[in-house]
Amino acid sequence: EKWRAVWDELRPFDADETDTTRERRYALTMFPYPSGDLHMGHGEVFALHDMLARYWRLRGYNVLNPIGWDSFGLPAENAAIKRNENPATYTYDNIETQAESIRRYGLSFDWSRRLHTSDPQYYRWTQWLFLRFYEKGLAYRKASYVNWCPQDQTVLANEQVVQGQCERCGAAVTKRELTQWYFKITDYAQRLLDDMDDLHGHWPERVLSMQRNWIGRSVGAYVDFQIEGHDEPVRVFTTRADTLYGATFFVVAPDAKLAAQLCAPQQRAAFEEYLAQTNRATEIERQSTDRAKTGVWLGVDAINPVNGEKMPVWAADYVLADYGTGAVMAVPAHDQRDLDFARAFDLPVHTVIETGEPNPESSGIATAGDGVYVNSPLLDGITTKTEGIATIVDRLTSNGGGEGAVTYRLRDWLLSRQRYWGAPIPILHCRTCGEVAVPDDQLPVRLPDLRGADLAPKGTSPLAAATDWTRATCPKCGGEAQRDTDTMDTFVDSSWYYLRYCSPDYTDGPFDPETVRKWMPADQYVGGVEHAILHLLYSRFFTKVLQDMGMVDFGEPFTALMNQGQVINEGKAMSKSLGNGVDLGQQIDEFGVDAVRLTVVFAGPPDDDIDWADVSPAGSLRFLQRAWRVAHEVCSDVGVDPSTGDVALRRVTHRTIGDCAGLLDSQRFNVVVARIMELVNATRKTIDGGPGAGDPAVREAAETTAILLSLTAPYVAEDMWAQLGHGPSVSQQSWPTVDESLLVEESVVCVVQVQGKVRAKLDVAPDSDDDALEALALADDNVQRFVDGRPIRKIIVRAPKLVNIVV
RNA sequence: GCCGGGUGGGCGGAAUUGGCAGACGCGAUGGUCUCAAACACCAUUGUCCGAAAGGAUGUGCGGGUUCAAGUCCCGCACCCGGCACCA
Repeated sequence: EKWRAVWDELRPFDADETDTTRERRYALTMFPYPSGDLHMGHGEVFALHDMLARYWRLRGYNVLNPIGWDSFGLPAENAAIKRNENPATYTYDNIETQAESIRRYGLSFDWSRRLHTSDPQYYRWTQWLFLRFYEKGLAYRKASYVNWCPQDQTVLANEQVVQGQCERCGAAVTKRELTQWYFKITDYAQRLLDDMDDLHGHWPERVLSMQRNWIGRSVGAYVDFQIEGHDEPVRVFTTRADTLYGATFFVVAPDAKLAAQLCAPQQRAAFEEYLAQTNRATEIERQSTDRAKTGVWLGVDAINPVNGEKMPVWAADYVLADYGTGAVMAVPAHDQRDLDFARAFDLPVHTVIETGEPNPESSGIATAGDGVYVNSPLLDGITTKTEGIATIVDRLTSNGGGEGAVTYRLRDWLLSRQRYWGAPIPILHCRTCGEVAVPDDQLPVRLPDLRGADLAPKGTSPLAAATDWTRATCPKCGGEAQRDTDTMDTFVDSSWYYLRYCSPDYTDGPFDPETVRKWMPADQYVGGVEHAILHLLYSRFFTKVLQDMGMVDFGEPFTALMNQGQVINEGKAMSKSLGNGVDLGQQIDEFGVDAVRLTVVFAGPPDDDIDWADVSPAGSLRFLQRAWRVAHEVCSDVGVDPSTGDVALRRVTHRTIGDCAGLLDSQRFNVVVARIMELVNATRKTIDGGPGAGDPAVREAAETTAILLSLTAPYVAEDMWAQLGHGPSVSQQSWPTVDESLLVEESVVCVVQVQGKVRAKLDVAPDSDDDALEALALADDNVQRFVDGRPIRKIIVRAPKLVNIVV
């Protein structure tokens, strides 16, 4: 405990804003959400992150390693309703608890930059950024279908829908049309995709793959269809324009505006009923892929542009309103979904590609591969999809019936929440002027003080109930206006916090461009893979928008990303219902901070899950005690010349230093710990087995151990450092210098193989030449035994490590 | 279905460019200490044969390249993760 006071006094971990000589590094870890105290997951991510930050500091970098809290959000609101208080009470109490735990955990954060997204001086700038997006047309309001919980009477964010159910009450979620705020992230879909090239090799492949899937780029074509009785053609998106001759019907999403427009009067009633049925359908039902096809005929026909055939127009919920154009041409022979639908409603199936597989109409299996086009006059003689598609698209483009197109699965970011505990959207609704932005000099739009039952969900935002608060004056006309009562998704807060860390007290903007230029982009971001899509994609989007506004001069916020694994127990995620939870605080009480930190780092590669049943904090503690004892046994004087010490141990020490540097650079922290253990074992042997505790090499090894251990076991490391006669703090030391001459071995083991099997091991000089090794190998008894007089065909020598004799 | 990652002792995991598979640790077994237990320390620990020396075998399965393959190539199986009625 005394070391905490020392660290607070010396502040060895604050970034130096004035220093211009040292290279800068920005070590960033995902800031915690303040629900309760820290858990094992925090224990892991912080231990890994801190190891890197401390390593960089030892290597002489000027390191920025900030901490803050993502302190807006739903749990605080729920707790406040239950306890009849304001969410701020719960939030800031938890932050204090977590801050205390983080200090106890010995993490090397720069506390002077601490921020909370729920502070008005922070969310003022979240609102300011929203307004800049709004000015650029990147924040807009539209009506659309959103997740709706019929039980709680509230809108749910996608992330609050768990397997089609409301995460709070478990009710089946349905869709409802509402007017909501969106960020136009779809404008950036292609750039978000393209710029991933720069992240390749620095971000986990898994995350890049998830983002790629989520963005969901699809290359195809738009094709225009004339519909009977309608002047305007209707456009569909398809990736298989080459199958156009096989299109036999036409399908629109029932919840797309288009469906209602196309519907003929005599089918109106049937359609209305089907639409109602679709909207009642829950997410679980709609998402199930093996569900029977449903739909209703709209009473009109579309005309196939290439062969003039009539295609009946249907509404069916297997077509999605918000992807492509909300309408498709159905080619049952070559698309499984269309075939399922055709078979359910007895619609014609026209095969236009002979692939050699069974006829789809009779087999029920659509064919999707290459083949010979039939009944497709424009595609005669073509045998590949690629060529077929190109030919049709060319044709459509030249006669104005369509064009090549790219669509994305990515949707615009629905950012408004009908919630209290978030940043209010700084917009006014004026009776005469309409939507009006709150002027910058009136920011922040502060939250009114609501508590308890005022916050309970009632279908609209709790802010709407605060009538004094909603009443405002229109800055344009001076008339009466209403405040927008929605708050922003907390992912908006966390999309720019890493920029604020560079200048947390800046008052002229969200961040000081000068400091951002110095520190950003972050060199290493560490956090959970659960944020692979939302947070990381949103942050990348924000950065690109700010780049376009000229506020930052880079397009990617995080140069490198590391995802730590999960901490699980007995093969399963920890949960209250399983009763298999492991409490971080209890583990620390039992084994100490250092042993717990060492355990999570040593357990395996950072991105692997840690099963707490498989690891041994007791073993870690044992090792730390062994290391500590070594320091206590050292009896040579401080500053003694190590070059007079035992050479064998010195070799181990210097090889360890060299290897650990490389291992830390490639973030192989578990191997670093293994190497430190080997060093301690070697030191122990030197003390017990000859040279003794007074040997200068033992002191050198012990001091090296203390410095290396400071990366992950700061308390023991400080103890050892003090015991070895040095003043605090070991964390202010620099990385030990490797004596290269000690890395040269005086003898190496040469493996001798006969037919690729090891038959002898020889101690040889490292500079032995091929001929000498060959002669030595052949002279070996065991080698001779296995050669057994047979003629030698070939001898491969890789001096000085290997000889292989082929007979 | 598409995309990404994986498969190695009883367990977690090490193995530059292809060159001694199993570093380091956990657990287990035996021993020292103790009246005893726990702790600590020492030794052994992939499997099979052997008293031992030593030998055989071994990195999911089947092939291939090579003097030499956990590593490279082809095919397959299984596991984990993501997306998914996305046209």
